[in-house]
Amino acid sequence: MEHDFLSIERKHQERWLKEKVFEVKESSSKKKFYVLEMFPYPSGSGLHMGHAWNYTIGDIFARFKIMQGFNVLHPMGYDALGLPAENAAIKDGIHPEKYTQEAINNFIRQQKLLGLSYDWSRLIDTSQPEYYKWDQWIFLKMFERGLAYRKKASVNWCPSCQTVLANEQVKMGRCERCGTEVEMRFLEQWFLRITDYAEELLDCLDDLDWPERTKAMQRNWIGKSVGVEIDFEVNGEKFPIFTTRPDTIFGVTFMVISAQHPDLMKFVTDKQKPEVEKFLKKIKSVSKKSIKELEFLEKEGVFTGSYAKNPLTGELVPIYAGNFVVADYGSGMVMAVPAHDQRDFEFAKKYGIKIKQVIEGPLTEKRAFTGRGKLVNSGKFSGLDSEIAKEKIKEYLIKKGLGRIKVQFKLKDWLISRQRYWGTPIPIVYCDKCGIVPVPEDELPVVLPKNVVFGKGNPLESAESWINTKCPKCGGNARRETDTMDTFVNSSWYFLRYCDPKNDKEIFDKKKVSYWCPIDVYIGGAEHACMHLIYFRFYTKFLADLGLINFREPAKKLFHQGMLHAEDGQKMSKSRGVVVLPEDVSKKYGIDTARFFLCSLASPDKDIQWSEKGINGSLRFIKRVFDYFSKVKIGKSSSILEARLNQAIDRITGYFENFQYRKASIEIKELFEFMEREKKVSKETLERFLKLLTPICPHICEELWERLGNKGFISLEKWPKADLSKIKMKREVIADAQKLVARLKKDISNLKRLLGKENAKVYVYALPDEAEIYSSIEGITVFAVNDKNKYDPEGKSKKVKPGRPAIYIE
RNA sequence: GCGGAGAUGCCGGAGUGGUCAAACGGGACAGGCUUAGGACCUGUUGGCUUAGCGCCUACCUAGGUUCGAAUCCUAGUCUCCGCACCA
Repeated sequence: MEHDFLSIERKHQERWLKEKVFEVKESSSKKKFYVLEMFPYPSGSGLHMGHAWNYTIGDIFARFKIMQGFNVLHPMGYDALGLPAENAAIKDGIHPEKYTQEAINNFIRQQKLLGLSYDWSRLIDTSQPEYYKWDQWIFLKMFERGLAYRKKASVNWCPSCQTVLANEQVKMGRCERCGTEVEMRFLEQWFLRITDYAEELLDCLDDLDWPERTKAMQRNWIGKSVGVEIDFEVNGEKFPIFTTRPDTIFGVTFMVISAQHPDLMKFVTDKQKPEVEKFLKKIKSVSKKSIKELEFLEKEGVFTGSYAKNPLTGELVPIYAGNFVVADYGSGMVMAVPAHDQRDFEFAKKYGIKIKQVIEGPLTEKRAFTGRGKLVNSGKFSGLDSEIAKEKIKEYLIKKGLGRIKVQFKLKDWLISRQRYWGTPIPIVYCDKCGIVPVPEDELPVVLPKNVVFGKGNPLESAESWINTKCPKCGGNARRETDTMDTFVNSSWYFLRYCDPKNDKEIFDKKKVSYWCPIDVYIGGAEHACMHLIYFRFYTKFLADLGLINFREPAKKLFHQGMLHAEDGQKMSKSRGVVVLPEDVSKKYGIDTARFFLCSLASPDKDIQWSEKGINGSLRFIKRVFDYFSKVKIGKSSSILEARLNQAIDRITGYFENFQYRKASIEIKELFEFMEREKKVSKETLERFLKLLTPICPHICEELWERLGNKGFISLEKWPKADLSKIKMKREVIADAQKLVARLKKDISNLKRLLGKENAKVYVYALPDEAEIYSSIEGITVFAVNDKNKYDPEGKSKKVKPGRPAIYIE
């Protein structure tokens, strides 16, 4: 074969590995740069071209940074614990460990064939006790500080995955992983107190160089509202109600408590009990499946029989149980102001409850008035603007001891218990005498037992000899916690472990982490916005509070890659048979060709489509480059080529810096075509061209670099620097001149007007190329001068500035 | 409802005040090579024009700023994405 890209690839991949080209150490002389792609879950089906593309995006960036002279940390690892391995165990009888190890080995093999610039000596496998030991260690640290706690709460249960889920893992009432509708269960579970960090998680977002939509999603998820908690009296007891609209308090005509509220029955009178129970039954039977997107359930409710006393008016208003109030937000009960809240309005209309307007504004038959306006029917607050009234009423309530300022978040504590096997064991034992006892640090790790029964509930419950243990406190009989941790725990701090992956004395060496971290560029899918990307910020802040690290945000810059779709536009999927395998691509076109092709399709943050036809265009180009190098005549590069080259260097550098790989590929192509047309090209020019191409096509560039007679690795060569003095872009000259023309036209008419001489003669002195342009303006006489200093040879113009022609009028 | 991103030629997709009738791909059309197909190469691909460094119409719509707008401002229309009855 004329172009044997495959053996070229193998040759240089082996050289890179053998010479440990991408293995790095802390260095005091070089500036560090940490590029990280989100580590994958090693699935049994291996990598397809879409995965390969994800890693390539990071690889190109890492290679660019290496060449720029940074000490680049670019590691890879596997998020190896998780449900699919366990499901495979149930389905095919393979132990999750075996499944996982095979999958990992396959991933490593595939990734090595892609020639990715990883430091393989730092590989991480989260299913190893050497790794998850430190998950357990962090858990104990949180437990010590009260940040890991056990609580009975209503939780999301996925009947298909047979486990509880975190709030973040439920989308539209369905399991994020399998799409099964989740059920509510009341269980005792382990939580991490992420809400302690809610305020900081929100505030720090502003300074992060992250995509705006991701930051917006997190803000939305954290959901901060500042309002007032007002005490309403029910049966002589105070009950706090959260509201952001204290200005509408005079318009409260009823209250609604969530139908899911744990204390609902406290409010239900004997007389109303049958009615309420009937209602609860009814809403339970309504399946969430019937909810169409963008459409809510009709607001429904039932009278509880109790009344609440409005602290300002003293009025008694009925309390309803309702299906539209969220049980675990605020206090689970709301003050209903039908005139000024659409939900309350609909409810009041349905049940014929009084609607009392307290803010002037257009209240219609269909819609409540939720805007700003003047208060009416509000006692001594009447007449105030609602925004002012908000403050005044708040102050009044606080002064009277009837309320307080309250900051409310939507974010909930992170439920980490999972009733599954293939996860990090929670290092806790239950002792009859001592209760909940943490496993002492020196007994870590709590290793997962191997012999368990799959397919019948939580497999760990079948490991009797593992469960039965001694209490570390009293030595008596105790039982181990059988829940494991959510796998998002493993990925919340892995980036730190890469800095010191083999440390068995401590979680990591502080010095090493402070050298490499935080991550400079983090690359991964946007779907993690409210899961991994919040959790790992939380962990970072916690570890900073422990004094282990000296930064509070894990990743300075975040980049979301787009998805590579199959040729038919669908997601690549093995079951549908539309998967493109990197091995095949490598054989058919060469991996560099594929990299170049994918770069040239669209910006890497956009979704793209594989195309067998399209890649041929790139193959043509790569072959042309290859052939060109064997027949090019070496000589002195022309100055115009020099200019073009420097311009390309300048642009391409900026493009890589900003992930604009597409533009880089186009610029490279154009530079190449320019070179092709030249009679002779210097070796230096050829080398500089190759360097520009190296991040995208590392294998063939290594090869051509070698063929030019060079030793060593082009991958480690210094990135070319643009000599800006050699660039004189035509565009700038023309644009500048055009600007001057415009100014001139104005100046002339201004001058004429000033002098009141419509027929005055105008003379202009300008540099020759400018003069040519000015001569198109009517009514002036242009003199070309060769020297900027001689712009005003006769001293007739009063304003002479460099770059500006001299004008005078007669 | 709240929040985010967008709208460019047949399609993908650049361009964010003056090299702009708009880069680069793909597709289509025409031609070359070839017995033919494929591959490869060349040209065309808004309209007018024999041709043009000529004119007209153009970057969602309507206005505006400017000597000059795809690019800036104002209003509107539409599309996509995320959250979801959060009081």
